[in-house]
Amino acid sequence: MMKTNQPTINDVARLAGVSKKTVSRVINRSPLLGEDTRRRVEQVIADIAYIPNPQARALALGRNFLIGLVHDNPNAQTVMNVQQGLLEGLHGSEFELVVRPVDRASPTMLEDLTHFLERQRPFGVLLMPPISEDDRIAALCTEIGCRYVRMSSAIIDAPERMVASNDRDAVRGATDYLLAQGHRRIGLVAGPQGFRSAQERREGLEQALSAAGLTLPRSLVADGAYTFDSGIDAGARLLDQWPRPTAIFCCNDAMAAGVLHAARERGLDVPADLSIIGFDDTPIAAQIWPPLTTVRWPSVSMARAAALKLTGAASDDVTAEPSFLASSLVRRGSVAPPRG
Amino acid sequence: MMKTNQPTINDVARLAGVSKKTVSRVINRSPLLGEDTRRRVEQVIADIAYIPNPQARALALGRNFLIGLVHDNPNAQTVMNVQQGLLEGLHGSEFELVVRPVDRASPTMLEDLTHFLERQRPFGVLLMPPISEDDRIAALCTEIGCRYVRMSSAIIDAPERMVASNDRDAVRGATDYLLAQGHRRIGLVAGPQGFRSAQERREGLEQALSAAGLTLPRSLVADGAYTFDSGIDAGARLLDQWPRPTAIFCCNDAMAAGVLHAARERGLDVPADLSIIGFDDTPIAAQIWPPLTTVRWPSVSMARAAALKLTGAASDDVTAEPSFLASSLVRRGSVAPPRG
DNA sequence: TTGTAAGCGTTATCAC
DNA sequence: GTGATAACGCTTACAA
Repeated sequence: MMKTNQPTINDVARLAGVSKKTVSRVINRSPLLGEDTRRRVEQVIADIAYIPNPQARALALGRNFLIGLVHDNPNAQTVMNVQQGLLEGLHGSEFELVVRPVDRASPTMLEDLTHFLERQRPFGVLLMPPISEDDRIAALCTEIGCRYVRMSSAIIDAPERMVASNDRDAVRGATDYLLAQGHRRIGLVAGPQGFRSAQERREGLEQALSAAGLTLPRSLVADGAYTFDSGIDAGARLLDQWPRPTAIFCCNDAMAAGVLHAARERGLDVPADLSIIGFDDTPIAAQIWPPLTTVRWPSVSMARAAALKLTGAASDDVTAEPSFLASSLVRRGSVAPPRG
Repeated sequence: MMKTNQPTINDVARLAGVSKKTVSRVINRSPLLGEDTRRRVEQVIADIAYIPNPQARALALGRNFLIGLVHDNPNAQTVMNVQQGLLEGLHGSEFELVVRPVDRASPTMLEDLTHFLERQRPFGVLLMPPISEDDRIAALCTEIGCRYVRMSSAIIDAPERMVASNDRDAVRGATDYLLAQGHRRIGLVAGPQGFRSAQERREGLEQALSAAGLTLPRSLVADGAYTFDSGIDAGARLLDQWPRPTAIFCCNDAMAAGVLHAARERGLDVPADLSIIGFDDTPIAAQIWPPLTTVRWPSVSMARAAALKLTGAASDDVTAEPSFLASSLVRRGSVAPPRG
């Protein structure tokens, strides 16, 4: 903010021939106000293009209008989606979005975050997975007195502090789709230990298999790290055995792209020799060959819901709900019935 | 910011037995201060964990500590890189990053931006391409009195308001690489009209060809829109002619992925039948098959440099420079000598 | 329905 | 060197 000669509330008051407080009432839409007074003040505001100073408001109110996005997410598109959803939910309000990436691996992560929360004292923060699953961070927010909402693949906090997706159900549906195509040897590229999303997605697969009278043998599970490279490795492990799986569910798209890569290296045709399903519906899913069937994570709508909860713009009954949003299957070219 | 009982400057002053102003001097590292007074005050600050209130500071100083990132960039990874670079440049300072995506296509875009700048009055903003190339936006910032730095593929403003990359040189280098492999029929998937990056990259190609005594016939140029789909279309146009180009330079990776897709649809082997080079080095470049040779855009370091310029943290001679940062060729698997 | 006075937590001015 | 005192622009008592 450069030093400017912006009109202040005093200018408005003087020109309208009223007191500051009356102007303040107009700004804050106080109901007890004479209709003609209001109109006169509004006219002056429009005339001189008066804009209330957010800093002064923040000081007087003892709170600011900053919503923080705290994330440690390796997937750029997901972060952007969440930003977009947050901004949609914040649109028309006086809140601003400040972003704060943190490094989950850093020993000073909690310290850094504390520093941010204490200095800036944002009105509220949205915690993105995977760090949203770290209870220490939620505890830190509570201790500092900063409201928060956690985004996760399962309900891990009080409803008013949660927006959740139904990853387990979505993966169950995706697995049913594979089963309906005739697949029986279905492999899993799992997500990293400690990620709730990884756990939920795995359980979705296991539940669907179990409901079909099948099991998931250890040999058909390969651990991954949510990265492309780990997908290549996991794909190698699953595909270098006999009999091979005819289909593989991957806990995210990056790993699915890696499995696809591994399949191609082995001369396997996707989907004829191997069907693949990913999770996230990142841009890469539509841009690799064949285009990847995947589960779309409702990142934008989750973030939008979170914004409303954080700012209190949602009605109380909405706020009190956990905001369960549906992940859904996006069918593209990487799935076909198994050969023979 | 919840209503809290944070210690204030008054608490520090009282406990240290000095005036507020003295405490203020300690906080702001005023040089004219007794050594023992300073130490005593600092001790109290540490004891009661006092943190100055940014809102009050902002009000008193008549400026805030917000740096805005204004973008309309379709590429998530690039935006994240820029955010990262900005935050690196801002690290240790008292500045916060607020993000403001805008919709270039919206008729209210300028209005929306005006609203943001006037209400929030950020200390400075970084303008990302492509909207950084819109002179109306730069003019708007000037008019409102908000400092800005533009990121672009060429120098389009005063040095202190620019960080630029050398796209033209980089593409010239990439083209030389293709020429050295023996390619002579080199096609171009151009970027959209009006994008400076598209223009610079095209000129890089043309300059390199020209230096080799070659020209770029109209038939080997296909216009694209920086999207995957437009890359498929452009690839179709270039590949459905005879003789076909043996190599194609694409003005970004998304379009290169589209061309790769189009090549595969026609049964062409990349790189044996067709070499492809992209631009940006987005994650997809490394995750498609074959991995894409591409030019890396120095987004992180450009943004870092921009942060220093915006906050005045850079020394004056650095600030006065245009901050020309180098794009560089990343060699992967999508380029080989032409057949025969 | 409107106005007055007193803050909110910090910095700038100008004495001492 | 240090400290009263008055801003900064707004809101919340509390009156009127």
